[in-house]
Amino acid sequence: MKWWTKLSNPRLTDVAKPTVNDIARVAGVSLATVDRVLNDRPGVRSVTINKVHEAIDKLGYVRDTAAANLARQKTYRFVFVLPDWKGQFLASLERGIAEIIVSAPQNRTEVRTIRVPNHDHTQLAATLAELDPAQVDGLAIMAKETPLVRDAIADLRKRGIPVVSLVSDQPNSDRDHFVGIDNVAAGRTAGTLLGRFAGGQKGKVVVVITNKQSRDMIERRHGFDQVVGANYPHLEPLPSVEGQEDPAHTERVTLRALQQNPDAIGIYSVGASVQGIARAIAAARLPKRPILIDHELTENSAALLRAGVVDAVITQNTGHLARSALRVLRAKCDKTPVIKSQENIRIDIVIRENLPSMK
Amino acid sequence: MKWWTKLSNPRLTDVAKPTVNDIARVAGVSLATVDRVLNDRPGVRSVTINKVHEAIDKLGYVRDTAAANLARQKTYRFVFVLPDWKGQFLASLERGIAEIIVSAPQNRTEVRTIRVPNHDHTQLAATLAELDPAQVDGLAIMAKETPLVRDAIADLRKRGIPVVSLVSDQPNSDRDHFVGIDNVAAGRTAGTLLGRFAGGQKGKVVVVITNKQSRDMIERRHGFDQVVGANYPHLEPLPSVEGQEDPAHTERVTLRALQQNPDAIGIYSVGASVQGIARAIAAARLPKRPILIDHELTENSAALLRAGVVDAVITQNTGHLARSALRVLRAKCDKTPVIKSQENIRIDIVIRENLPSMK
DNA sequence: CTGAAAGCGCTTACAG
DNA sequence: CTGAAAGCGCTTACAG
Repeated sequence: MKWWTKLSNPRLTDVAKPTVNDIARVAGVSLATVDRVLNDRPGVRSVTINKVHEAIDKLGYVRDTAAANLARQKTYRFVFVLPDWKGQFLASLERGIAEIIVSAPQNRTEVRTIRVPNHDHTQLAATLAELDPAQVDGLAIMAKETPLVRDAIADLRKRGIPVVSLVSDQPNSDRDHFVGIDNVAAGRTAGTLLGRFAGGQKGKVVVVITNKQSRDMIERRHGFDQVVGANYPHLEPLPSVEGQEDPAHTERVTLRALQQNPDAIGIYSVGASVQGIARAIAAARLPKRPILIDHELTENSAALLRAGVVDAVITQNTGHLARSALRVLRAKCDKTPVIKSQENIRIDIVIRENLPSMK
Repeated sequence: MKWWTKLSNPRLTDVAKPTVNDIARVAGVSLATVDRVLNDRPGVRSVTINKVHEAIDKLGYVRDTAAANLARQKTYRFVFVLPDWKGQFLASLERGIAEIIVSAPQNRTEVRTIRVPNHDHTQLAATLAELDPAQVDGLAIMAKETPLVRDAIADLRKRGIPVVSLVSDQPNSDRDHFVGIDNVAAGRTAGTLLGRFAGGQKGKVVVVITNKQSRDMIERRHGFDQVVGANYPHLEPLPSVEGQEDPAHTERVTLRALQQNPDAIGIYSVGASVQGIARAIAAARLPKRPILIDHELTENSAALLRAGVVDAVITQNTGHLARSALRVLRAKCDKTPVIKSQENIRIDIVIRENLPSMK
């Protein structure tokens, strides 16, 4: 059956590919009834349902979603809720979302982004409560895990709106899916790179964290400690210092930590401002450049990677995050299965040599 | 304009979104003429063309590709031509292709894979010559770069079939696009990891290559030498030994190299059978485990990563390769632009800690 | 509970 | 060179 050559029977494979019309004919019912069965709509006798299902099985029907959406004049409307920090990671994520917005009209999809103060659980919950099932077909949310948010998500699901958590999981809510990386593994990856790059040196490691409550931060730190404790016992990770979401504050706390530990051989930035850390390193005038491992590839971290200040960045592709969220949300709407392997977000390791050439 | 709340004007944003009918009305022509202009079909006076274009601009029309394909009853038919080696990388690539085949019917796409003996340029060229533009809408090809293949590609393009090169580029042909990584950068990445993991040790590095002619091999070795020469002068990469595409032969040549250089501190596997290399390491009974950097993540290399025999794998995601080839081919058919950032295949670094959990 | 007919946004013969 | 009409595979009021 080589349809690609001139000699073979032209368009041989085109035969069949059954449509709703074929089902209607075989089942001996009308198009409308086929549609009702196909879409689980009420008001069909079970005998009739069975007849239709038999025809479907017999013909091996697969529905043409594009045609269905066209007829339905369906546009998917998704809302992305993000925290309102100003950091470059979020900017990058927004760019990823902007890209899907650009290609969205092609797919009959509208996407809106809402930024909500991350510390204000009440406002966040209120925003979610405002979402109208008649207007919104799905929600992607990046937020700290709090009881209020958990309940708001449950409520949305009850109203029939699919929800995916983004970047930071809401494992105790009944969100449909988590789009993001395994942060424990990400921390282990950071620990291993730091351990290997240290090449047998003994010493302390300064750990800078955004805040100690955020789930992804906790998981990363945990993974880091696991692997360092097990494989690099000559390294001594210090208690985390908190940089908040503020470069200047991050610089201050990091500088203080470096001054208290001038023999530190490395710094693990669990999610803090890498700019602040770089400035602290410069200000500390250490005898030897410390190894620096950071999370999330941004313009800043890329520049510092190029400059040789940062040694490696553990990251996740924001474009993938956005597209994956979109695909999963669409799948949930269509009630089609998600392809697991495609939605598995990878933990990327970036060093100077494999920096992506373009943004 | 918050359409997501109950309070706002329902479906406010739905207004407009102009269609061909609107264009026809505004331009004062028929649907058929609009269609002709939209698709650059011949037989329209330039005055008319202008009228239509003005209407398009005025209305801000964007075409609905899904509806167009439905009407056109268009199914894309793409052929993937791959070498007939038995290796796991190709198996993985085929799995990536299989995945797009599964989801293909949804997108009115048919994909066929042809395996051609890689050494047989003549048969390869003959296979390409057999491709009928009436039957095939696009070609993705992974093959060594030879004049015969180059000409065959040019010929296909002349017959109007878009061509993308896959994994190994055909830079001197006029293929539409290359789907794959920058292999010089991949080699630099391997060199840097080996250099850093060596942690200041002096010593020789055994380099095992599939064959010395293949373009990707040459580029990787080149990048490796660049970075080691510049940044790790205490390392001494040895001349490449050729493993062919054969594990047993790879084992023999690697073992010989290790016996001749028992003080080698590392091995760079540029694209050879990592199984063969692992067996050679075991057989050589070295005083100290050498650092081993390999390319392409497969079941074998993943197992060796877990076992601590391989230290890092430089790889490219075969799922991305397949999907990217598909998207680019479809874009070429539709004459729509490719989104560069989305089609940029990343150089992935995999260590034990960030191994993907599932295949 | 079921069906006939119109329509989604586009394309395609067929006339003229 | 241009247009009227039918059709792609599905869904949606509207009748009955």
